[in-house]
Parts: sequence; C-alpha cells; structure tokens
Amino acid sequence: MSSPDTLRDGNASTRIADGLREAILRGEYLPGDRIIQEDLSARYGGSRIPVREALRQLESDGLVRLVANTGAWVASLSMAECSEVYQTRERLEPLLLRFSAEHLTTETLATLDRLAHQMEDAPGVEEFLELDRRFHFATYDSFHTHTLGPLVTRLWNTTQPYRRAYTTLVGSRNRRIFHDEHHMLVTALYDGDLELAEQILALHIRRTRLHLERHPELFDPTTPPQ
Amino acid sequence: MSSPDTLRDGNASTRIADGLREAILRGEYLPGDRIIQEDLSARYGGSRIPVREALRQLESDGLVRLVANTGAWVASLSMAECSEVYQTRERLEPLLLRFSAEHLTTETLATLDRLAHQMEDAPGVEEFLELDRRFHFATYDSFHTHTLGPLVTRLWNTTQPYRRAYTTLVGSRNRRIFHDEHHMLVTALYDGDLELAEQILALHIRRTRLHLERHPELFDPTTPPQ
DNA sequence: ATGGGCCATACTGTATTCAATCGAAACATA
DNA sequence: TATGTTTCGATTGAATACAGTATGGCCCAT
Repeated sequence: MSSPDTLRDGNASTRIADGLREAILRGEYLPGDRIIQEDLSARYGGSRIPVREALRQLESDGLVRLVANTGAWVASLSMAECSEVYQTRERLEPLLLRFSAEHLTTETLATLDRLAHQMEDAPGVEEFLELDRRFHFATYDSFHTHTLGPLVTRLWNTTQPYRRAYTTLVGSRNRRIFHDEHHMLVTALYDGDLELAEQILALHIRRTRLHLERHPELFDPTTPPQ
Repeated sequence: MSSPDTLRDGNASTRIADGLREAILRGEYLPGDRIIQEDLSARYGGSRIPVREALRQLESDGLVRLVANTGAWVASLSMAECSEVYQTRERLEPLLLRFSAEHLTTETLATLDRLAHQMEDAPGVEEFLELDRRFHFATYDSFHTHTLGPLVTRLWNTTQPYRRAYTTLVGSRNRRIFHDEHHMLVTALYDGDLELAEQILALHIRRTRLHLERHPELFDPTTPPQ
C-alpha cells in the first residue's frame, strides 16, 4: 500500500517522515525511545526545520508523542489502548475487505494463496510479520480508498511494535490456527462469499487481540499522563 | 470533545493548527480554498515556521491538502469519498457508543434529552449543526478513548463542510425523522438496550448518507489527482 | 487569432541564528 | 538524611534570511 524508500516528493520533511516511520516499523526505534531532533537532522541530512515538520506528521499518525518544550518519543500503548485499536480494526477491516473484494482479480487471489503458504515457512519473526502484512494489505489493495485504507494502515502501524514483541515471545506456537484462518479467508474470497469473508476476518482480528491480552507484560504499564 | 480556543500548549504551531481547524469547521474557509502561509502568519502572529508545522498537522487530520513546492488548500471531498467516510462512521460510531454507554450517567442522559429537544427549535443552520455535534459527542464522552474518539472526531471534521452545505440547501425539510432517531437513541440508552442503540445509530448515519448522496452537486466533481 | 516558449514574480522550502524552556545535578538548609 | 532551591547544560521553539520552484503573463512566431 505504501512504496517504501521511494524518494517521492522533493521535500525533506516527507522524506524524513517516511524514513522515520519505516525505521519505527522495522523496530529500529522502540516505544518510549526518546527522539532528538538533531539526531534525525544528522541521520537524514538537512536542518531541524524539516525534522520538526516530520515529527508533527508522525504525531498525527500516532507514531510519535510530542510534548511542548520537552521533546519527542516513539509512541507507546497500554494494553487497553492496543485492545481498543484491535477492536476498531475488527469493525473497519471487514468493511474495507468488502469494498476491495468486489474488484478482486484472479491474479490477486493467486498472490494471496501464495502469500498464505509462504507464511507457513517464514523462517523468522521479521519475515512472518512482513508476509502477514503483505497478505492482508493485498486483500485490501483492489479498492482505491481515500479514508479507509490510510486509516487501516495507521492502525496497523501503531500496533506493529506489539505484534513484533508478541511474535518474538511466543515463537511459532499457536500459529496453526492463524494460518488456517488465512486459508479460510482465501477460500471465502475465491468463492465470492463476502459475508463469510468478513466474518472470518473479524474473528481473525478478535482472536489475535485475545492472544495479545494474555501478555500484559508486553505493554506500557503507565497510565497515559493525559 | 475538544475545548475550543483554549490557549493550551505554549507553542505556536498547536495554537495555529487549532485556530485554523476551528475556522475551517466554522465554514470560514471553504473546501478548495487556497491557503497562503504568509496570510496565516499575519492572522495568528509569528513567522511561517510554526504555520508550516500546523499545516502538516492538519494535513494528517485530513483537513488540508499539501502539494510540495506548490501550496496548501482546504481539503475537498468527492461524493464517493464523503460516502466512504459515512460508511466508515457507520461501523465505528456504534462501537464507540457501546463503549461509552457502559459508563453513562443519569445527568448525561438528561443532557442528551435536552439537546435532542433543543435541536427541534434550532433557529438556523449553524445552531442545528452545533447541537447535532454536541448531541452525538455527548453520547461518546463517557468513555476515555485513545484511538476511537479522535478517529471519529476526525471523520466528523472532514465532512463538516458538506453537512453544512446540505443543511443549508434543504432547510428544515425531512428533519422530523432525524429528530425522531435522536429521541429513539436516547430512549434506547435510557433503557440500557445497547444492541438497539447501536442499530439506531448505524441507521441514523446510513440514512444521512443516503440523503447526502441525492445531492452530488454539493461535492467536488474532480477525480482527485492521485 | 492561436500556440509555444521564455521570463518575472510570488510563493514555498530550508539553513542559520538566537531566544526560551526544561530537567538534572549540585548545593544549601532544616 | 531528607527536602527545597539554584544553577547550568542540553534541547526545543521561533525569526530572519536566502535558495529553489511553480505558475501566469507576455512576447513572438506561425
């Protein structure tokens, strides 16, 4: 859905925002890490002005927390907040899936099937996460959206560190049902049964949330300071 | 949900972003209007630096469209995009209502009832829009959310100009059912029937969307230039 | 007239510079 | 020792100044 490290847009702030976003998603920065403007200037080149604009952007994206006159941190979620995001996804993504599925081509279906199988052999956490993301976004890509697509992307982004932490923690245990759900989703899409596809996806997201909720130790314990 | 013209945060960019956001919501700027950085500097004081940061913020909020090296415009929606927002709301707001309704107090219920009745006597478009917004956000306010509340606020904000245009166009025709739905919602909340309340709200949003879709002339006809 | 190319102008993008603020460590005091 | 206070360094916030880019109008050729 997003083309990474494309140097699109001449301007530096977009380049920096994209770079930092990818770095956060890659896990290069962790939730709670302090972000120093000067460091980003040095890393991406340029002065602090475009860095500041980039940070504003990422704040609105929910990836960075800014406090006036104090600094910036990589956003962190409490378990309740993460659950909220997942419950939001549970309502939104089935709708996006429905929109997109109406325009699904056989090539895309083949791709989905391939991705679902590749995931079963994913050697490590990073490959697993990457393939999972590509799988789901492939189911959404057939519909050109203005609001829903970016919204869903945002919800995936803010929770990415916790998916990584969880996947790292539990290894490949419990993955069987995860893969099965993917295959069931592909089958439902293949059959053109959108109602069923929506339900499978909702359950898939819900089950993942319930698994995450079994591990409060992964999350920020602090009550967000309002 | 947001406290307007509170001079919170010492920093200028937040102040400017809040000011411009409110101005757009008040209809002082219309979709498609060009925004000149220097004008905002003059209007809100300060240099262009915080103005630029504010514009980045509002871009992520979906209220402003930025094109590199070219300029900024108040965001405009095609009818399809507006419909998409409404369909998104149709899925999200019932969830938020459910979360919030669990903590609803009798005072809030009384407020809701009062707002629903006040709306019936709203003398003009602005009062009507304002009361409608206050009514719905009052149903959501009892739950302190991290993601869902701001998301819903955002969806309301981006479609605000079109609600205003529609309301202005049709006057007070067809409003009866609108008020009835509000009263039904209050009753369902009063009875503690969350399932029903969710359904009423979803239908309320859906019916509004269908009404809007009868007036394509209100929307931006252009295909967004990618 | 009409279409294409060139230039001026207005605006945006960014670097440099200085001012304001926060937080932590050192110090004083009870 | 515990607690309040002061100072100082690090970092953020913002203004000015300059560089880069797009756009609209003008001129000229057809």
